[in-house]
Amino acid sequence: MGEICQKCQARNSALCSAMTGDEIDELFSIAHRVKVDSGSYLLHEEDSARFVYNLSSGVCTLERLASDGRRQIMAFVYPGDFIGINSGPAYSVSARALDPVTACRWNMKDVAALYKSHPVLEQRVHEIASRVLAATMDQLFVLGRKNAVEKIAYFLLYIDARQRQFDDHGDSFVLPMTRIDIADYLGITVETVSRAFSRLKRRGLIDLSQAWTVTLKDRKALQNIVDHTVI
Amino acid sequence: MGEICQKCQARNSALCSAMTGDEIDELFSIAHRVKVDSGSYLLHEEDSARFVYNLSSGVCTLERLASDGRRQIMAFVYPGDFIGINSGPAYSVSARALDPVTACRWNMKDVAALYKSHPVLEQRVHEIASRVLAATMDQLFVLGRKNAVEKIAYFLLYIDARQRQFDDHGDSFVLPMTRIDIADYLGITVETVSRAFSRLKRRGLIDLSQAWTVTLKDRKALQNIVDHTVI
DNA sequence: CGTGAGCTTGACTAGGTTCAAACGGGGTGG
DNA sequence: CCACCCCGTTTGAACCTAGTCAAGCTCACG
Repeated sequence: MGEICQKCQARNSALCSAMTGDEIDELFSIAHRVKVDSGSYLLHEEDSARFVYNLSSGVCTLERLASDGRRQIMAFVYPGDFIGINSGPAYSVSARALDPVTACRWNMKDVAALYKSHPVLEQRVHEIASRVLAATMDQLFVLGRKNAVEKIAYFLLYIDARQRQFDDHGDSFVLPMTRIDIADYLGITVETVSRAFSRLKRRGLIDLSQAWTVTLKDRKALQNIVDHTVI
Repeated sequence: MGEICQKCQARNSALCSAMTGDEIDELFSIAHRVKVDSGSYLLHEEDSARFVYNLSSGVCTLERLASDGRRQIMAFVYPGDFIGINSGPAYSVSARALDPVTACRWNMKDVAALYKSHPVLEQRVHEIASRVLAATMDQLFVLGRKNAVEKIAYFLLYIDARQRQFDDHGDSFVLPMTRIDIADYLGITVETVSRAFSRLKRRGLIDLSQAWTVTLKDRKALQNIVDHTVI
């Protein structure tokens, strides 16, 4: 197996883990490696959806921007996640890098061609798609029916779980996104995000040594806020 | 082709339209027909996801209910739409009938078995899944970043488009859902829904002869409300 | 050591929720 | 056949959460 894949943070992703060493090589041989600077776009929502990406390192947002400047972040994309598994001619969401990002890019056609020889591949891609759908529905519930503090509690536990896949930080982790990103993910404003953080801090559920370094001091209480309505 | 399929409202759905007459017969032969009364559940979120449904007639909601009673409707399901294309062991959303509903039910395993002989089928199922994802992301934007009137305008144009598939009502159509359902779909309260309807009525963009009969009097203005922010 | 971007906090405002009452139309029973 | 009731809807008034605007703070960087 090529060394690059061996060391890739996405090696254990839903897709790549489905493949043996030889198969990975085949997959890699038709991949283009791409790099994107922090703040730049991997792809734009209006681009024709010819490529699929698998993030190797860094973090992205999937977001949509309205003509009046209102923005909604649909998801935070971590290594191993896919971008561009889409219906329709265009992507419908843009992917913006929060970090310097590296990714594998495939021509959708080439991947579809591989489906025939490797049916697992197709299965996995669609398992991934339906997991994305489930996560999006979770978020829908949160946006529609939860208040600011509940939204932040949900967000913190979500990010904690995501980042735990890559490093087993104890209870502390570093947020790769700004307060504006968090606000645009949860459908609130920066100020409200900040106030909700402060309330959780005052109540002793979290700690913020720096603005972007979070310590979860009481996971159970946070989980209760998300589940029930103990405001 | 069996007469039932021939007359089915879902005959031209993304799935069934992919099949020739003989193939439809094969699909139908392994289907169970189910009927559900208005207000009853086709399936519950915690059920193990063994079955897939294709709605033949009637309208359903896909919804999630929190322990404290807060509810979020994820989608309105019309004839031809699928229910239960899911990852994970459970459905994760419940399906509730707004009308008397009839549907075709398949064992997920049986459908998966058909994939081998009919690869189109698998493709179609996943096209459908990714279209659902796109619609869910639209809704996410609306919930996160739009105000009450914009939400209602979006909702009306969405329902108008959906129902136009089945009958070419001119500018008038009948809502199959209550105000509460609309509220739980848009993440607002019944009263706010009602007030938003009234504002649109006063501004001459819609008419409500009965509470559930809507006439779109100015589609362009409604579309503007959804796109830009002409509040 | 100064600067600026991002974050926090405060004061005020506005849009949506809550609680309560009135309305309306369909269905039931006298 | 009419009166009544009930459920869903509409409207009103008070309240409250989150948004807006503005100032001050923090910390990384030049």
